[in-house]
Amino acid sequence: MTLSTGRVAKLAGVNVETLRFYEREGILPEPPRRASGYREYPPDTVELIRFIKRSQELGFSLKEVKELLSLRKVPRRASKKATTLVDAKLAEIDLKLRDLQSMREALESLRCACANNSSSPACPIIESLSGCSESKERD
Amino acid sequence: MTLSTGRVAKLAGVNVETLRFYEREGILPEPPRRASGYREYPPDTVELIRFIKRSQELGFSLKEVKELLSLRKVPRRASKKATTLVDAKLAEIDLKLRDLQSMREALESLRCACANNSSSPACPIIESLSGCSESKERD
DNA sequence: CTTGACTCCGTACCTCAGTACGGACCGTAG
DNA sequence: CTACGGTCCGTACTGAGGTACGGAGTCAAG
Repeated sequence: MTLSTGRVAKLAGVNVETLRFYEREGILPEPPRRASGYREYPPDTVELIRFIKRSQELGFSLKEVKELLSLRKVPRRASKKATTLVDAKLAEIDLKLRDLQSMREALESLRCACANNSSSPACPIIESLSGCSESKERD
Repeated sequence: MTLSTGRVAKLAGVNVETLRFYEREGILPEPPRRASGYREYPPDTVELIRFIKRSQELGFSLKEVKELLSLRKVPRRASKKATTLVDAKLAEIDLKLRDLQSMREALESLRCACANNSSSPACPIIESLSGCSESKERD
């Protein structure tokens, strides 16, 4: 069974126009069409779009999402290049994980500080992410 | 010792204009000025800006960053409201952590799949984030 | 006291990620 | 067969988050 644009959009919680936009941008593959020109999406498109949206909320740009998605279809006999790319993404994710974790701890400790109204000197939140995490030079 | 706009910008790795922009948006507090009108930033401004940039890379909007920052200055005798807000942010972060973690695992297993070129059925990446994580209704 | 770098301000402009519009065509329930 | 809603397309617009510009004032080294 296939899905119409409207169906996909509703199920994935996005605007119909967004599907066309993603298609234009090459993020969503062009689906087959009926004779009339209507798109017929495979049902897993819904998951795909949810993945995209969620990735964005984790701070990945559409360009980066595209990269992530491209990792799916690396030929089974792994090219060195593909593995390298995966490793790069893993490093990126690990960095995010570390930062989120320390932000989490800061927030947690903040809540404790609220409970016992001691005179803690400086707020830990900023400190949590202030390390020059080097991340990557934005081009 | 205080810092000029140029100094702060360079140390934090942002454009000078960005500082003015943040100030206008109420994200950066207005610094004291010299008689000439020149801004004099306290040195910890650099950390503050790094925090902002890093938070953005973790998927927080400037509005959300503002909220995070507002958590610093809750009066020591915790208002219920403040604690609630902290808890909300903690939940948000936990969700991100979980998603990032499962994305990480998917990527990891993908790399393994590359190593042994077995006929793994479907790519795990999308699956990793496809759960209707409910997150929060965007207004 | 000049010169060159820095800073001020307002305004205009830019990219990214969509959203909206409008006129034409399609599909189906009545 | 006709409504009426869904879909098509190209193009224009929007909002967030900056970035750039230009003219005027400021600072410090020579």
